[in-house]
Amino acid sequence: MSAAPTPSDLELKLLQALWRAGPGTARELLEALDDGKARAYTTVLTTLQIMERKGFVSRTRQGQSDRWRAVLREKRTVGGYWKQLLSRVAGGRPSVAVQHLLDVGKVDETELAEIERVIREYREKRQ
Amino acid sequence: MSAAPTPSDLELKLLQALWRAGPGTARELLEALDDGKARAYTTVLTTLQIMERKGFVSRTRQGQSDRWRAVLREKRTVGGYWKQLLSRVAGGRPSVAVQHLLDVGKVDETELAEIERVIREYREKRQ
DNA sequence: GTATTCCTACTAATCAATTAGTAGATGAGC
DNA sequence: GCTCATCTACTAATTGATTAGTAGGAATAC
Repeated sequence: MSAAPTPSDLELKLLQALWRAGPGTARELLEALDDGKARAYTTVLTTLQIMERKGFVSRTRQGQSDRWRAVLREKRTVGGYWKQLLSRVAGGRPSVAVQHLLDVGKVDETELAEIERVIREYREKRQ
Repeated sequence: MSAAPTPSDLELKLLQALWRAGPGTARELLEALDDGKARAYTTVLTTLQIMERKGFVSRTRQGQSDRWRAVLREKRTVGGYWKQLLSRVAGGRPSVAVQHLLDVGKVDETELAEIERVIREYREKRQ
């Protein structure tokens, strides 16, 4: 099994918009980008075309414009980033990663309890 | 406070070598790169010079060659990557990040227990 | 039906990262 | 001193990501 692709910044944003709202046109995607950065319509379109070459998205003609849809699955793609960072800076050890995650910012009790719940659930499901 | 820089791939590898073994020459760093990729001596040297411009490393003359030393601190730098990924794909929520971390590979009981320990310790220290 | 609008394809500029070659200085061996 | 090895500075090619302009076709407005 080959490693999950780790799309670039803008590519990820476009994929996230597609995962969230489903297939959409280039114009809809441009409007869905809410990072406060102004971009030309053609910037999005060109990026989508490049992503198509990479097999990240596909399109079907719908009326006068193309409707784009994610080919990459969210879980696997997102997992690829975590896997990459795990191996790069945590020696592949999730516990080291968690330590880092706690180090980078305040984590409230609700989040802590939720993490513990996630752990317990994983442990049970694994049996 | 400005965001922690997130050095590129090769830059991170060089920094990690410096963090691990302390200051070193370009040649030592080239030899320390153990990712199985062949690189020319000048590739490492040029990269170090670029990193110097960015303020990531500094150097002092030692005999006939320069001895390079990390300026970036490990904890802060590594934290920058986790922070970035947290906000990109976990909505800034550590518990979501942990769920992802568990999803990407088998995690044994030792690691699970260690994660729980890390959580408890964080909770106590925070009081 | 003509002007306007919107879409795609194509082209290309810019920037960062990575790569490495070449020239010239410096030091070591003998 | 001369030669060889090593080091730095400088230059530059390549690649990927991002950006957007322009041309031309298709649909819409009226």
